[in-house]
Amino acid sequence: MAEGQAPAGYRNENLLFLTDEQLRQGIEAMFFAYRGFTADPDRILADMAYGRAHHRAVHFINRAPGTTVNNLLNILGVTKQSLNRVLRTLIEDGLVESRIGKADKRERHLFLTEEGKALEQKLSDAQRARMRMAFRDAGPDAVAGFRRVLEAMMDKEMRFAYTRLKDTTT
Amino acid sequence: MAEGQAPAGYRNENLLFLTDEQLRQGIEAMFFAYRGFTADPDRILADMAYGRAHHRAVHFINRAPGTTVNNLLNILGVTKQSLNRVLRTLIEDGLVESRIGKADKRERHLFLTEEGKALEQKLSDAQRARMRMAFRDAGPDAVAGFRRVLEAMMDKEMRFAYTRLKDTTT
DNA sequence: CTTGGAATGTCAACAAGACTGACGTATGCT
DNA sequence: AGCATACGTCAGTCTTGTTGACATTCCAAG
Repeated sequence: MAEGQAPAGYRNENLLFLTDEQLRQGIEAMFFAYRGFTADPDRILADMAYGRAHHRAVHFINRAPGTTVNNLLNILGVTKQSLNRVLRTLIEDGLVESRIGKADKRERHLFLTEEGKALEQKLSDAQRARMRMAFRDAGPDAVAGFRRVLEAMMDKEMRFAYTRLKDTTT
Repeated sequence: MAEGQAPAGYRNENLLFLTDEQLRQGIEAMFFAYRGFTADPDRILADMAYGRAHHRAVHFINRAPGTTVNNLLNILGVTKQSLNRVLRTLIEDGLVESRIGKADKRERHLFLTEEGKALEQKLSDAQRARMRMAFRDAGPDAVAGFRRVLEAMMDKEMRFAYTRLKDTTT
């Protein structure tokens, strides 16, 4: 399908010709890499009664302590029912604390307990280790490119959420 | 946690210092980008009775026509039972054809029918469109870096499968 | 040649985690 | 007072992953 019409990776002034083949390789790279990306935390979680959904919740609560349920919902892109199931078990197990908002009492602000922080550390240590290796292997210029492509691949709202998170740190 | 110990992105000779913060940004970029990556095909599939698993199967059957079930299993990284359910519906619906192996009659060789090819086209057109935009936005150097980091992030066996696929194409 | 083990694939049952829809409660705002 | 918002929950469904059990086929050792 659509074979050899454009020269592979040909670059003419500012225009970049991308063959279906190059794009497909990008797609497959994304697929295989994502598997590696989630593999280590998944292994840890499998031993406990938790799954990837718990990891995501814990990650973003750690990232933005005091965030509201609604906030988390938007970041994670799931329904409140789905998030609630996960959140409930985390609260029951004492990993997450839910505090009623001071200004707006309808809101619940979410925090990790010490135990929750410990799990987050364990999970993100594993994930960061892989990311660190990949970054080192590929080198700083590749890392910059990696990030640029990923940002361009996000939906607009997600790019917004991403940059907002990125900037609220430090 | 581990704040501001190393200067951000500091680079000293060949050694690259990576802060937890930089790594976490990479992790989040990966998370948000993957959502975008799957969003378009998912939207198409939602209208039909199919899901992401069907997309993956169709993609790799198209990529390597005549592949066996076992082969596909290894690439997709799921159990044979899980793949079988998906495959069965695809075969029933006439999108995939399963031919008993000539040399080894235990094996089933998988092919897309015309209808199957049509669906694959539709799905990958959508996914390629996003990838093309991202690649164009980011530029060729960024694309090279993107691929290098992703490859470094894969599990070893997946990197092997990836490069083998990559090379079997013209 | 037969027999037993390994490989391949199918069927059945179950669990996690997503979804929709409906509803209840507390709170905030006009 | 009345409507909107934020959150929680119950019930039911769907996709997609899992194990376990089983049938078929191949191959190699006796």
